[in-house]
Amino acid sequence: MASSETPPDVYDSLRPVPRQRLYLQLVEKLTDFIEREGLRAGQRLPPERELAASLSVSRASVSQALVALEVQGIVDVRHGDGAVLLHEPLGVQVIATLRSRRSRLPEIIEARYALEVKLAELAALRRTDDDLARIDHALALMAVQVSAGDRGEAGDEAFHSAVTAAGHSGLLADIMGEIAPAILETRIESLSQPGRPEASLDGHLAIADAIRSGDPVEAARAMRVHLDLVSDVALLRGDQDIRTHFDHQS
Amino acid sequence: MASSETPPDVYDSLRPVPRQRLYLQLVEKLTDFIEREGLRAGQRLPPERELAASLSVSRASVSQALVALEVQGIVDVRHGDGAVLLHEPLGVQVIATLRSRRSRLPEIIEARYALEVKLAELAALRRTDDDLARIDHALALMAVQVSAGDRGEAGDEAFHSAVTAAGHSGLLADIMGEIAPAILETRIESLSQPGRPEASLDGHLAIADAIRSGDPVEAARAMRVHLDLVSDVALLRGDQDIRTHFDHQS
DNA sequence: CTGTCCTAGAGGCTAAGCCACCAGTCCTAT
DNA sequence: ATAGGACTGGTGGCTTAGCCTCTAGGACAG
Repeated sequence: MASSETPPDVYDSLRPVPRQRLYLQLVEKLTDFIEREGLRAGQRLPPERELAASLSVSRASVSQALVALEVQGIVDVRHGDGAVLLHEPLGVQVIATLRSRRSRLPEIIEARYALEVKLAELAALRRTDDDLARIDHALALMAVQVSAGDRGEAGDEAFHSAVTAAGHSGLLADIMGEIAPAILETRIESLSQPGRPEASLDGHLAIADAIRSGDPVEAARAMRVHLDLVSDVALLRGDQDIRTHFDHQS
Repeated sequence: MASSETPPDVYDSLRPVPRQRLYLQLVEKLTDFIEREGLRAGQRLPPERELAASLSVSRASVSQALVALEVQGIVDVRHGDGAVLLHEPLGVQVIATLRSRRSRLPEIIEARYALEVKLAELAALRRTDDDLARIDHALALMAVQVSAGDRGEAGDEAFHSAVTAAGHSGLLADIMGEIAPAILETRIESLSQPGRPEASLDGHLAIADAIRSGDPVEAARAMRVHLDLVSDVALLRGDQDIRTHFDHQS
């Protein structure tokens, strides 16, 4: 296929990103335009046809961009009338939001911080011997997998699930269950990095120790440290969102 | 069909739906489909062409719907690969679960700790001027209500909602939205206690200050303190569960 | 002044087509 | 055998062309 040979453009390797979707570029241009023109809420954007012509893209693409802005609540597109600005988009904010939403991984990490740190606390306070047994079992499982060269995501999942159960909070557990499938994706990605399964296992041990000794503060701290590991991965392949973890427990 | 002929209804100014945009209908059908088929994160939606055919719409419309889903972080559309589900749209099933748990006040408090503390952190890091304006507006609203002898739950709700928005985490916001009805109950109960609205307002001011000055650690601490207020109430009338807050930030 | 009608121009949506990309396969050269 | 490159089928990305529907506002009648 003609693709593999270097295209007309000589050094187009300057394109690190697989090229952003057109509608996202257009969203950016539109928000720029709004700012540049100083448009306020209630004012109208130029007609689609006009935008398409001046940006040299098809109407369909402009329309997609408007859908994106509409979903974000920035404009209201009115049939037969035009696209009315609802809120000023606050500059780079919008496009940053859109970009970070394209991959929700950063948000998933944030949710894990919120939920699992709390669950670790609760687990330290409430774990029964039975809970501890489940946690230990998960640790053993992952240890076996890791020493066998496996990524050990099954053990990883079992561990987090055991901690969640040990927290004895039905509501939090339900919420965790809801985002669990999404977490799985980050899990696999994280554990695919060299040396990561071992590091993750260490983190688990620290968390388990804290839970065993009934120390909620330490359990929360250990969980944060553990999640920092995961978030690094996610941010690696995801887009550069604002760092979600900072100097915890200063 | 005879669709557009507006029926006998005289006061059609009530017309909330000037007929929904096609892509919105498709978004609905797609989320239904996801739920019905029990699709989990990582799985793929049918190809655009197939969807277009089976829904009897053009590919362009399907594409718009996918843009909407992508902007919302539900799906990741990968060129040459397909549309991959990132996380299930929080479904009705969860809502049902939550509803049945409505009276589990201690659990609701725990969930609020988990979510809102993190959201306060994020808000301190990410708040825009617009976010701050919303927060201040909520503060003002509650101040007025309280000084008028009202419990001020509307202002309270507005405040927490503004903080949630300022966190700029769609997923966490979604989860908050899910448990919001349950929270309302605790809110009213808490604010019904003498002197409580004033104390709550003070808490809000502290949180707002931290968010304004961009101090995530302080924002989290202030939020914890504030929630401690609420949890006292809940524990009063609920079962005396283990204290969920302890020596934070040791 | 008031109400009706008309129409320009805006978005909504479709159809058909070509291009770019990904992953698996098969085939070749080492 | 096996590593590496080309092929291929399927998927999304985007365009062009065109017709339909809706809204707002002006012209015109009453």
